[in-house]
Amino acid sequence: MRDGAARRPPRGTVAGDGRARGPLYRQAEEILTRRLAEGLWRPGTQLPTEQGLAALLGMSTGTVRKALAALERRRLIEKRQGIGTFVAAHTSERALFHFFRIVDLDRRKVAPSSLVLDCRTGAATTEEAALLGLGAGEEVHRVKRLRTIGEAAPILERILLPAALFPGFALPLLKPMTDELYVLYQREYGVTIARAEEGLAAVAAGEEEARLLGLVPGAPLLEIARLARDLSERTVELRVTLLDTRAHRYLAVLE
Amino acid sequence: MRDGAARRPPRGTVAGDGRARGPLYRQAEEILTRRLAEGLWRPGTQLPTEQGLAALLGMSTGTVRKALAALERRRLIEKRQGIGTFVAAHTSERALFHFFRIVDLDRRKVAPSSLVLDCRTGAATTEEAALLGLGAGEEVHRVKRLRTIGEAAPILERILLPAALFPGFALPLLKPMTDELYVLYQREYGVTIARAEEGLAAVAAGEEEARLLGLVPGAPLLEIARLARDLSERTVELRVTLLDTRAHRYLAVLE
DNA sequence: AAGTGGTCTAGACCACCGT
DNA sequence: CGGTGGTCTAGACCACTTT
Repeated sequence: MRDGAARRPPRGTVAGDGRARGPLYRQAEEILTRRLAEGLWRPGTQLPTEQGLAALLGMSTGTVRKALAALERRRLIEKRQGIGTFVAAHTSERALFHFFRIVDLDRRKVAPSSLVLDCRTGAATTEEAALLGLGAGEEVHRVKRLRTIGEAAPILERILLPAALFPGFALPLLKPMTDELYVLYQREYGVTIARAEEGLAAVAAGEEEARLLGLVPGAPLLEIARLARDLSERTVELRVTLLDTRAHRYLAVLE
Repeated sequence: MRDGAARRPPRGTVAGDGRARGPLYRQAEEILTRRLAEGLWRPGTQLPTEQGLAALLGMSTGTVRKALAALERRRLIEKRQGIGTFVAAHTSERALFHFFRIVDLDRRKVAPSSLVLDCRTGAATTEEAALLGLGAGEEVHRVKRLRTIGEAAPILERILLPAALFPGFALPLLKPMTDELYVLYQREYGVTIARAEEGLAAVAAGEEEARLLGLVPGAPLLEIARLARDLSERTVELRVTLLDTRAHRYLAVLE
């Protein structure tokens, strides 16, 4: 075949991006990620075709495809054969599938409902501010909710959000909460949760927790402390989940 | 360019494999996985070059590369630029990195040591046999060990193995246990752990557990119930880990 | 210098989807 | 039917490692 490489810049550069480094397909991935993070392409909208992106970025379709495959693995885009490539939008199903790991004793998926107990705004503690990358005393929203699975109410959650990123976040917004929170974050505030880290521990139930979850104080509970990050790797949510593991498990897959 | 497709079989077939289905690169992945599972290529040995595999399988190098990339993501092979492609061998580092998720309170990795308390062989219970895919009453090895991290001994493990797959597995073999168990499984028995599933719960410490872990009976412990599978997706190990979470956490990454 | 995997290209045809 | 992504090929050159 004809030599394509001879007409390329020597290495590590691409049109319009002086600070590019590494393989071309990774540069493409970074450029596209940045555009998604900046919201230039909104969730649910269609991207240019692979041919179009190749022309736009000045590279071959094969290279663009490699970048798109990486973005698809990170669940930032979705390809639909015969139709096109779309910016991934959080749906309740997706949020539950990727960010909800609680199952029943047979390790089958369960679908929770939500009951908001409280929602108020106040100053972050020093530790909270540090975790969220906020200045001292900046405001945060605090949500407390109970989650039910069938007849049981085995999950108690406390959620912390930087108020600056979620203006106007309040109880009325949560009342008709038919969707998952992450769907709400994206639709109402343009915040896309892309990754999360969870630290798990066993704790003894306190007075209030025992009352809400219907067990005796001191009973063992699974505590799940989550840091959730957006497309730009900013920590945008802290969440502590308490799970009564009499009838449920937290499922992790190692591969 | 020249038309390569016209000389290929119409669809879904490849030389020497009548039951092939789906894309060619996936057939290649399956064929290679099968050969690895059968032990035709031993861990640590070098595979044929990409050109060689392409000739062997009757497809282009691009297609072979796609299959190899998938195998590399599954950590079954390792590519080394300028040298070749090798069958992945479990090392202690790999085993700890992929199958050990316990960290300290700052979510930093820790390296555990091991103290075997007991190792004996006996009949499996009905439930154990079902999980391991064994017949009623088949024999299993049972190992109990304490794992230490620095001065602390926060981990108590009970491990169950089908005796048929691990003949001669006994205490003397474990005494000089400098390597991780999964390294031993692979080196001594040709069993490669490829995937695992863990169900987590909070439980109250029993008498013996409390004594071994140095806490009071009834204290909350994190219970991690693991099913480990080999390359052929057979369940080859059951493991229940009890973790004292006063100074450690189980870390999970969601992405 | 020789050989390996890593990157990138160009272009064919297939499978799927909407009109 | 026309357009999209999905698959597959052939081959060039680059970067790395060993001889």
